[in-house]
Amino acid sequence: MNSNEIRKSFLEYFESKGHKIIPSASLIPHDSSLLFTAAGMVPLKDYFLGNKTPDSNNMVSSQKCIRTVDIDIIGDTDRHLSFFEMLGNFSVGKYFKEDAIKYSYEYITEVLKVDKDKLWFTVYKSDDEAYNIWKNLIGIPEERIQRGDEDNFWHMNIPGPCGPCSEIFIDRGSKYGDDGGPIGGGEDRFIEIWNLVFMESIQDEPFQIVDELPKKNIDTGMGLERISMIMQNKDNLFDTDLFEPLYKALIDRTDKPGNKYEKIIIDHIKSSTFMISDGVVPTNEGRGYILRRLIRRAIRAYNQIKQSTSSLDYLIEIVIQIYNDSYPELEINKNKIIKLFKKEEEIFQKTLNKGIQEINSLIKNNKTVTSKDAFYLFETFGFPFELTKEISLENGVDINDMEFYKLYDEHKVKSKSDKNKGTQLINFDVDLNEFVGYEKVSSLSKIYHIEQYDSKFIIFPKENPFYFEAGGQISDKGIIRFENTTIDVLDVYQASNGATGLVINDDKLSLNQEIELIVNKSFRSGVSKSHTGAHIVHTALRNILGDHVAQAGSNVTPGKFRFDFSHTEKVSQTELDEIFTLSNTAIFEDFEVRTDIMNIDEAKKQGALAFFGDKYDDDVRVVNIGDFSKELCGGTHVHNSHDVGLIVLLQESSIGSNLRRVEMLSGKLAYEFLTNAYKSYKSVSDILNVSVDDVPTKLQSQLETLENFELKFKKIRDQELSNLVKNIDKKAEEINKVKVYIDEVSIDSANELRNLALQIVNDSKIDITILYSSINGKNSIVGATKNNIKLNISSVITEISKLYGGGASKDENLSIGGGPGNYDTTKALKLAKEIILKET
RNA sequence: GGGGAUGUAGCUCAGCUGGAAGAGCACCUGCUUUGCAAGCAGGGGGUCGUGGGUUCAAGUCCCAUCAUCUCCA
Repeated sequence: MNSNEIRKSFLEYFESKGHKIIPSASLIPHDSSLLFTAAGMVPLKDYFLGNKTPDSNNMVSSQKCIRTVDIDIIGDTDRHLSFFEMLGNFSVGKYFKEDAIKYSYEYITEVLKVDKDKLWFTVYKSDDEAYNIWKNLIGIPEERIQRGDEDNFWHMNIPGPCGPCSEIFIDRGSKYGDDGGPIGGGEDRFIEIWNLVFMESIQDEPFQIVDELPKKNIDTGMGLERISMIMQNKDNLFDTDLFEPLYKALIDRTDKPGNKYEKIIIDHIKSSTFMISDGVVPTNEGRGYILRRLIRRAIRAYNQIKQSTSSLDYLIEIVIQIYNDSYPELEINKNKIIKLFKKEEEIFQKTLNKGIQEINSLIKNNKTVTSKDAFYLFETFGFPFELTKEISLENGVDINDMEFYKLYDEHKVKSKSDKNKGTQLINFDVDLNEFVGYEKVSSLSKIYHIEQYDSKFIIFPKENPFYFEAGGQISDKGIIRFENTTIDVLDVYQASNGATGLVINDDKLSLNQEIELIVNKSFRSGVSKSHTGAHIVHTALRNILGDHVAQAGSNVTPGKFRFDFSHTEKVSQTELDEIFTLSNTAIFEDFEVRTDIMNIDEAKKQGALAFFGDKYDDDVRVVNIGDFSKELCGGTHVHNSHDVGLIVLLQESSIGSNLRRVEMLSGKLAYEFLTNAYKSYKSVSDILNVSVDDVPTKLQSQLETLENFELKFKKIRDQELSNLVKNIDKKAEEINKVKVYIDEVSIDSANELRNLALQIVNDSKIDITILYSSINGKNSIVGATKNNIKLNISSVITEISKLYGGGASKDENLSIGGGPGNYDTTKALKLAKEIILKET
């Protein structure tokens, strides 16, 4: 059976058992605590936790997954992959252990037709129920059912649902290892193919069961790659039809096959292809950084087995072919994938070149490379440690791995951010209140909860109109009014369950008191203008630059907002012009801004943009700006695009590789900015005495005129100086048979003074000259000699400069010096003459 | 969010303890020569990322800022 057939048969088998087939979700989960979708149940987590209700309680899927924890050992084993597909059947509170076990056994033995005698099973040590189902209901001989410990108990590392699990293994025979079953036998011999999780309990910490779940769930997972390996009778995952075409194409082009490297390459290229297709862009942080590491690790591995630095993009095409049936989005995104991948190859090549240069200079200068150097190369230039080690060894230097990893760990500790310092996450036990800020900016409400916090208080009103900072939009400002008193709201706080409280510095408020909550209207309207503006700019960016533009963050304040997004290069001036013309055109179109509440799947179907990484509920708020923009958003907005007023771009900049930032103004601030800019411009036109439109040409011609004058002036000055030089011979005096000219002159700059001295010794018969000039009230002294004069002029000038408390340059034929102090010039020059008399 | 590094001619880069801005390649002109990165001679090309500061003097030291690379969270 090929893998496509297996996938299809799995989905169809469970569909026939009343399961709804759900499509594979994106690799980018909605759950912000996870980097990637790493199991079939990740997209269904909220159903299992009881937060959401699924359309159908029984579901089946083939879910694409990325697992990055053991990225470094991929290639060393036959079992680890960074990308895989998880076949799984799920039940939210419908069927439990018995059916789950029956289905799995029936599917394996009757659909896949695996030999019954090769199957082994494990259950959790105390799970007699599962044990008995296998033994009595299915009829598995006792010797092939084993009881396991922690490996047979599924949980997350946080409080929540948990439960025992039962695993199904296949015995591949004695050539793969020792007998004895999955627990105790050879790891490569007994291959785990399916894990059935029976979610039945609640834990408060790992393995500490505190309660039973109200509804019991089934969550199972069978790796498509593994079952394909079994069904296709292959030794390892990389020989299955999911890898084989890649392997073949790669081998055709390599110089020295090395097995490990080929596994790394085909695995990483595959995961990179899927990641980019789902919207990840190689960057320096988060998901993008994982992607970057995968791509770079693949390139490194490729370099190990191929001399040239040709591109690996041909493998991407093969990945797309292999998965075209199940994942048609790959073909649609093909150009984007190849473009981003090749760009990353290019950047990495530069990184490698730079690193090789650095390491060569280290070897040349220090004759050695220390672990500290290796870490420096890694941390500063991104140069791979193994490569440093390799090159050093070629030069007879070994590097201490332990020391390197010690430095690495120190660096990790140092980099631990303290971003939670500002907003301490103390949680209060408080009931949820209602946010009414979308409809109104003030409300009359009772206080139902008060908390003391530091020296301040947090009050929780039943109806709260204050927006809490989220989605880049900052918290509202405003006041609370009661009994003729008003107090300021200092900050807005949100408890973990979403209850919103207001921070105040006043102890006069009490429980159940009725207060008037008033949001600062102009603050709120300023923020709303910016937020709607941000949506408009987001759409404009995507329209002009392309669909790869994805929001990476934003900051929305009254009149001022910024928007971070993924993009591979600097946005050109022309593109910026187009983006902001489009944005402002959208404003002037008078688009109605409408918010709809709808199911998240429906929103996605309508093509609403979502900011991945944010948490979304089942029902989401979709903000529409006419037909121009449709985006998931919890923020506050204006009612019509024209309310934004105007959007002005302040600047576009980089905030890391493949990440750009635009900063903008909206509404009143945009108006003020342009007005001020125009004022300045108008004043320039007044000064130039031309109309505003003529300023550039006039200014250009003025500058040209100025340049001409400067040239002319310089010519005249040069003429003057050379005239001076021509007549200077007469003024020179002869000391010990050399012609010397010492004088105080009036010169504007040190540069000119130096040139004059040079002209004197080059163009006249004078052998030695020393010139003093006060430049902007500061003492400058220059000395110059003809090349054949033995006198070291530098020592003379140094001596003289010392009188002024300064020093001079070291060149023997030309020295410039000076000093800050006061000294009689005549005396100083006289001394210079005396030194020359002595030295020549 | 935190750390490290880089920015000098069209390109790749050197420039030490502050003291006359350099090399190779590319370009232009002339000669020589027509066998593979041709040679020789000459020449043009620089806001030393930007803005401040320290200094008699800053590519060099200090501060800020922009851009780019990179490691970690």
